[in-house]
Amino acid sequence: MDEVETPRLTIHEVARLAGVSHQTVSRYFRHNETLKPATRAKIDSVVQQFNYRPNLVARSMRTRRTNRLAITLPVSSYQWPVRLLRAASATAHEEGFQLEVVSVEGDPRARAERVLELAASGHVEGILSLTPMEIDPAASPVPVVVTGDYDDKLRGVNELADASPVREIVEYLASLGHRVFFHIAGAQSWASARNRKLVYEETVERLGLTSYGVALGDWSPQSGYDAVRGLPDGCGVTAIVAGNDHVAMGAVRGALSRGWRVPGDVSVFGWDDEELGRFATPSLSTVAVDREVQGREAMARLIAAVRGEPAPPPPERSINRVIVRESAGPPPRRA
Amino acid sequence: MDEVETPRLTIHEVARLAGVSHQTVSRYFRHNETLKPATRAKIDSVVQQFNYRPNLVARSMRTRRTNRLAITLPVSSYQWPVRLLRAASATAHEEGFQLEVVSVEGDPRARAERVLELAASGHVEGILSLTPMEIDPAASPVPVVVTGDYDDKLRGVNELADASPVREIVEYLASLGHRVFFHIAGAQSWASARNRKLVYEETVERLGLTSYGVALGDWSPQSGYDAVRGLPDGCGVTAIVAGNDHVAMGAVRGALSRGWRVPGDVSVFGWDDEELGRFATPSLSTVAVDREVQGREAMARLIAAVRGEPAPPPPERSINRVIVRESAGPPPRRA
DNA sequence: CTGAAAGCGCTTACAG
DNA sequence: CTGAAAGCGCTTACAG
Repeated sequence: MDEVETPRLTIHEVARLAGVSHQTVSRYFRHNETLKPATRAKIDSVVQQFNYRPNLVARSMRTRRTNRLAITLPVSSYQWPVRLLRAASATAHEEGFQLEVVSVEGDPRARAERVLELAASGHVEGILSLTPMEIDPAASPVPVVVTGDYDDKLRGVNELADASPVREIVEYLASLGHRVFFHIAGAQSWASARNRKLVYEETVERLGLTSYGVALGDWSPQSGYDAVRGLPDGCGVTAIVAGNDHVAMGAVRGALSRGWRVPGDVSVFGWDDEELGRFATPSLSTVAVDREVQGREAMARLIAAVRGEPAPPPPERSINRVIVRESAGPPPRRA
Repeated sequence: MDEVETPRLTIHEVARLAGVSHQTVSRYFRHNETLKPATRAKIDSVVQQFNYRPNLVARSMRTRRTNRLAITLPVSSYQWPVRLLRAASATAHEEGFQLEVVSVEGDPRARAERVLELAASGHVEGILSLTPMEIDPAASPVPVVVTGDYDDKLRGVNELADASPVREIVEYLASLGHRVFFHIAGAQSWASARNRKLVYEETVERLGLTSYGVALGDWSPQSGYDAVRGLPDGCGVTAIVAGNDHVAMGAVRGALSRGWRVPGDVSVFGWDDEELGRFATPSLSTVAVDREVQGREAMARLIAAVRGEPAPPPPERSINRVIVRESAGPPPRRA
């Protein structure tokens, strides 16, 4: 490879080459409009020729500002929340921040340590953590907002709100005549998975329905497939609530592989409104989560905290919407 | 919120509190083993109490090293290459680097400008760009490796290698008896999409087959669905080569919606071996790309460049593997 | 409109 | 084994 790297000029060298002082070059890069056109032109020429760009690390060393935020994710996450990231990223940019995505690994303790290190590093002015983790915000020199999985402030008020579509799903299926249910849960390290399981169990109980049980999966299609393949013949299950669309897809496949029609013999619900699920056959019934709103809202909260402003009000309406598609229908005449 | 942020101590203050010099604290954090246990204990206590962690920006200001690499992606990318990111991230960590993911937006010029700014920022020691973009590596003060979409060094030698499975797919379908083909391409701003289209056209021509044409899509299921819905009745197409699994999923759905059986009437191939495609019905025939190898290899190249070492040899065997599943079969007796 | 001085929080030789 | 001095590349008052 032609690894010809440009020698990195300093602001002093640029100033010397342009015949001005280094402060003037500094002003040039901070878009200070008070430069004389002639001065600007001289600097322009040197900058073009040497491809000079200011060292942002040095700048932030001095200004104590970086204009950078970080969003942390578990690298092991089954799937990265692309839509949320995109919305968060857009919001950050609109507010004048660069956003970097940092994956954090290990157990909750190690993850918290890594986040604290990042917080103290001076690289970023705030952190939005999508990682399930216990962190003492007071231990961090910059604001840390934890979202996605659980939120320390919404806890109690809204903790189960995220899972409330499960209630809606079970009620809907019951209204179609389903009586025996089955839940294939996501990884239990996620509060969202635990909450869905909890609400599932509560609702089944409250409505006097039967639950054939809960399979503890890992968010993967394989876990859905295996769970359904593992059901005994004649178990009577006609309604399956899967942790997400991946699990649901596997569950549908598992059912079909046993000769069960979907939704003729068994109905399946997923979660996330994955695009592929919409085009699958049968198309997946699911829960659409407005990741756009979720990402924007979380990032807006972080930015408010960074600026020392009060937190913006949370979105007034639920970001979840149950969508019924082909994979759900009435149970067979006699189970 | 209890936005109680720890006041950020400096190394001097920690030193004073611990009753040592700041250099000693510096050594403590650089794991210098020559500290007396008693000294270490004193520092330990202060660090614990105040949650002090060194300012990495100041450190790298001085050392001119950050131990950080960046990977840049187009935020508009239809889907983030999660598996590749994960492999690249793992490789970086193993080699002692932190990895940050930065999304870059805008047209190719703006993207190149953004990457150059990042390269000059002092924040990172090297950049792996997954963004299609024209950049002069010589204009960057740190190594920039462009991969995924095209690679400046492999161009000519391997540029079309990535698309060679298309040849294999067309040949396979032809061997089953297919004669009339259709290609639904991905977004043409991607070299991979252009290459697949090119190889498709070449192979169809070379084998004396018929192409009903190429639909230019955007990598989305909807584009696959629309393309198939747009085919006239009696067009005779029995074999569809889709740009990726998303497109293929939409194409299958479009075909089924017209009453065409898959694969009875029409066979469909995708690309990427998406997990959901494996569990779809019919399961998708596809191309498995070893993103693990791709991500590790690209990151290893970047790290070698950062260290001024020679580039590691590329993987000796193809990272692509054609997988035949239910969505592909012989054409109907008479088209 | 532009220049000389101080300092952001560290690490690196160099002494002791 | 530990301390005083210099400096990484910028920006921020403060003069002129």
